[in-house]
Amino acid sequence: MHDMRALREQVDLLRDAMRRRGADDALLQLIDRGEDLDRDRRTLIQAVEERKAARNTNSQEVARRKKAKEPADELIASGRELGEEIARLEGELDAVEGELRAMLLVLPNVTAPGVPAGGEECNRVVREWGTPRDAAGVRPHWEVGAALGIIDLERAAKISGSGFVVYRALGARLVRALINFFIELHSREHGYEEIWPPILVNRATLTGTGQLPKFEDDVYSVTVDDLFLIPTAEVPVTNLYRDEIVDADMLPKGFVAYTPCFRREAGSAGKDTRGVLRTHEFDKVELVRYSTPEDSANQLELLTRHAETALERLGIPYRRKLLAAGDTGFSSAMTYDLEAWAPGVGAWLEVSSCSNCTDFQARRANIRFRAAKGEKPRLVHTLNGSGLAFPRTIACLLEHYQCSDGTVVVPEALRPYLGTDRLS
RNA sequence: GGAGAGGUGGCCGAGAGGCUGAAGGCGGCGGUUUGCUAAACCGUUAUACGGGCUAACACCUGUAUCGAGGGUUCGAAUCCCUCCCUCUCCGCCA
Repeated sequence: MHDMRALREQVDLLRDAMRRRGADDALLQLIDRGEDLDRDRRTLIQAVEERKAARNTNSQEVARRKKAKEPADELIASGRELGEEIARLEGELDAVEGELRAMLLVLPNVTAPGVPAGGEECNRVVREWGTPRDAAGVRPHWEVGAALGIIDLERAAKISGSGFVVYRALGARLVRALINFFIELHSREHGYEEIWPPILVNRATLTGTGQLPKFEDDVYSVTVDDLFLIPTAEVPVTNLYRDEIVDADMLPKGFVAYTPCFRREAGSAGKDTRGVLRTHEFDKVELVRYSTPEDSANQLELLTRHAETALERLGIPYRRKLLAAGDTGFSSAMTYDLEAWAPGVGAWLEVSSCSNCTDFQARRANIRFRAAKGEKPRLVHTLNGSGLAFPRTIACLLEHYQCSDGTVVVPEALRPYLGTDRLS
């Protein structure tokens, strides 16, 4: 969410930012409407407050006269009139503020300088690591997974439907190993505090990180209780300090959490349907950072390096992509995607998405810090990134480390957690 | 799920229609005293949104905020209703 003041002080900047994202006319018109609403809002506030001030002095005078046993009937009558007028004006103000807020809540974040304008085709590869394995003769992970008896998609479909996975035997143990490996890496080596959050969250929490109100169709909801299954641990973890003022000496602060993630994937039917590349439920270890505004650009580099380290330890070749404005997520000002090479699928798979959300989520969630005693609280900057998403990581492992006999070599780093050096 | 008790500033805690943004205490900050520390004493201590003045801050001013939302009233922390949360006991449950 943007500051209301942006509407009157930096409208052109806001419009330009929306254009860079490829926003449609409707969104730009919404901004025009916002300008009017902001003006109306301030006029109404003045009118309301003027009358409230009058009511307050009036009431005080009533109190004084009652004490002095003087008559106050005409003051009580004028107070009643003021009250009616206030109620009427407040009704108008509520309508204006409601519309303004609704408008601000659906406007995406402004992208950072250096983020290319345009859509997906303008994404830029900014870094590469490792040597992608030749695709020749490498079987896709769904075949290997089935052959090894570690991925069972048929039975998952029976239990839940398409887009679900059963991991079994060494596959199940692999998931457990990945949880431990990633969590240990980020907590012990990278200094993140380990968090085990709820995965069922309320409306305010999802609004804080930006999934609501705009993307309600994408999340699973438990309507009887108005709760939602999280699409990513970013949601509960970023909201840890919602409506709080954190200590400045706590910043920068990192949190790492493993959770399952749930996504309806409405609108992506038919995409990535094979294997485990796009499922309704998947596992992920997520990194979240709070930082000062001055430091957040550096913190994004740091966080991205932490995610990359996970891939490097696993020995999976990857590349880092700077996303163009049109491909950058709703809450993000700047995003790097990490794509790992899957020779069996013959594609680069997005295994991590690292974003600097600047003050966009912090304003929605009201997360602030006080730089020094006596200074005004300021909004923190929030960042998040996968470290890493499991299914695609597993796909890459099964394909990258595949041997001609159908077995899969376990990378060194995972062996202590898995207790074996080969999946067979 | 049932019965009860409660939610007040950074924290503890008073207040039970007007003089209460809110006593008192703790903590924090500034100062006096002091060789240093401690103690004592004095002062200060929120946030948001408007308006004025500013290059901007500061400052001045108004309004709001006592879990949330409604209602009663000239006037609500205080009375009424609904909801949320916490605690205790009972039931149920992994």
